[in-house]
Amino acid sequence: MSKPEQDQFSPRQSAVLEEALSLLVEGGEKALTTAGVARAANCSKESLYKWFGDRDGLLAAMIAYQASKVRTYEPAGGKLTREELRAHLLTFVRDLVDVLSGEVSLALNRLSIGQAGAGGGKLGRLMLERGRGPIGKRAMTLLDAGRRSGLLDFSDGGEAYQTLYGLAVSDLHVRMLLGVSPETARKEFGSRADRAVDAFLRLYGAANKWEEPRIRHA
Amino acid sequence: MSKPEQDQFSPRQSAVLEEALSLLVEGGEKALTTAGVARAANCSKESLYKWFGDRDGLLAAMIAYQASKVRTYEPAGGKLTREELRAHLLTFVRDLVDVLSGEVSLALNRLSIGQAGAGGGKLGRLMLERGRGPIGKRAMTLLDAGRRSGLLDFSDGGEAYQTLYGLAVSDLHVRMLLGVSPETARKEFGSRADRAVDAFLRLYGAANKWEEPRIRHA
DNA sequence: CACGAACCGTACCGTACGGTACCGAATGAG
DNA sequence: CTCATTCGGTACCGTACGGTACGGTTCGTG
Repeated sequence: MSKPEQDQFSPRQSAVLEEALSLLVEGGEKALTTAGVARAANCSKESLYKWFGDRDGLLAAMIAYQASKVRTYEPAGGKLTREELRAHLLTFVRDLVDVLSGEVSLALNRLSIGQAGAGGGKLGRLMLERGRGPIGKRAMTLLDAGRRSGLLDFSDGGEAYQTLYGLAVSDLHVRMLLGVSPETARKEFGSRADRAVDAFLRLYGAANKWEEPRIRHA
Repeated sequence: MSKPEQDQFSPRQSAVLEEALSLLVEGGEKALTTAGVARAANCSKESLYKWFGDRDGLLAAMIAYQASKVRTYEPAGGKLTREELRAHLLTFVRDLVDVLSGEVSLALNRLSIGQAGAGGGKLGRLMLERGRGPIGKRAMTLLDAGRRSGLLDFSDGGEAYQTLYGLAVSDLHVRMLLGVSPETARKEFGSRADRAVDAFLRLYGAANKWEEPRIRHA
């Protein structure tokens, strides 16, 4: 392989990264000092620098490590019934919400966003391709399956996905990033998952499959 | 007044805050040092501490100052026609997008989010109530006007607003915060404003006013 | 047992930043 | 003219953190 560098982290390194993540979750970026990580993980700073190069390398490794944990999980490839599609959409939305409201995800996003303004932006790009990529891909395959089954009607899959995402998440992600308590947010989310799927199907459901035909006004 | 503290900043202080903002926009939080602000604004650090207390006070003042610039702009209170409502919704969405994609807004959100993880979270709360509050209020009055005019049908205004927001913004705000180039984002936004308003009216337009009745499925 | 590699713990260094103190210049009042 | 207040410029201090070097220990290998 041309890039075997991050195929996997050694068990020891994974443990260190895990400790670094939990340190980041409680205390934010300012609490994530190299000395603190070394102390919490019972390793030496020298090893940290040997393994990850420098502090930014450690941060990048944390993101890569966390991203490596997401299960990509391909939904069945066959035809879907209406109820199956609806159920799959609902679980997708719920999973999405669970991920976004997770403490580790929030902390990592805060970290990447916090230093995105500077010249770097390296972490932000990592976050975008490693984090958003897979989950978006999973949604796209689901939407495609719905279309192939004649249940959904859209021309641009990305557009449909964006709509679903917006309906499901709205501004809650940013609000959580700004500090809204996760319980408040999660409660708000819970009541919205059903409405989001419902609205999405009203917007993109194939005619005569979900309701009477809709007329696109000029 | 019980809180005349931030009724206004003196012209000198406003100039300093302006300079601090532009310093934050280029270079991120790490570039926003007290010495840097003092140098850029041709004032002394001592004056900074006299006016704003400490560094956090300066950051909070920057947010308050920027928030004080938003025009709240009340839309007419009379009956609305369909076209007027549609136009108002469209301009609202466009304004919202302009605000969110503005460099200053992005930098300030990055700043607040970046230090939201730590114990503080003070800036995040400030951002939420000073930034999101007014714009949401404006949308709510517009939606209420639409309902009073018999053009919109919803029971929970907040829910409707969240839907509109999600349709308009989706995940683009977070992606911009993570570093997606503003031009890319703005282009994506432009094509979505119309679709968002369209979809919103399909979802919340009063029956027989925009299209044939919709059936809410179980 | 002997040797070497990996690694932990710690001590150390340079720097950069938040915050404070001091001094001189300008401005306005009497 | 003189005094007082305000503010800019600079020098200074303490601290905290990133990064490096070194001694001691464990563990695997021949």
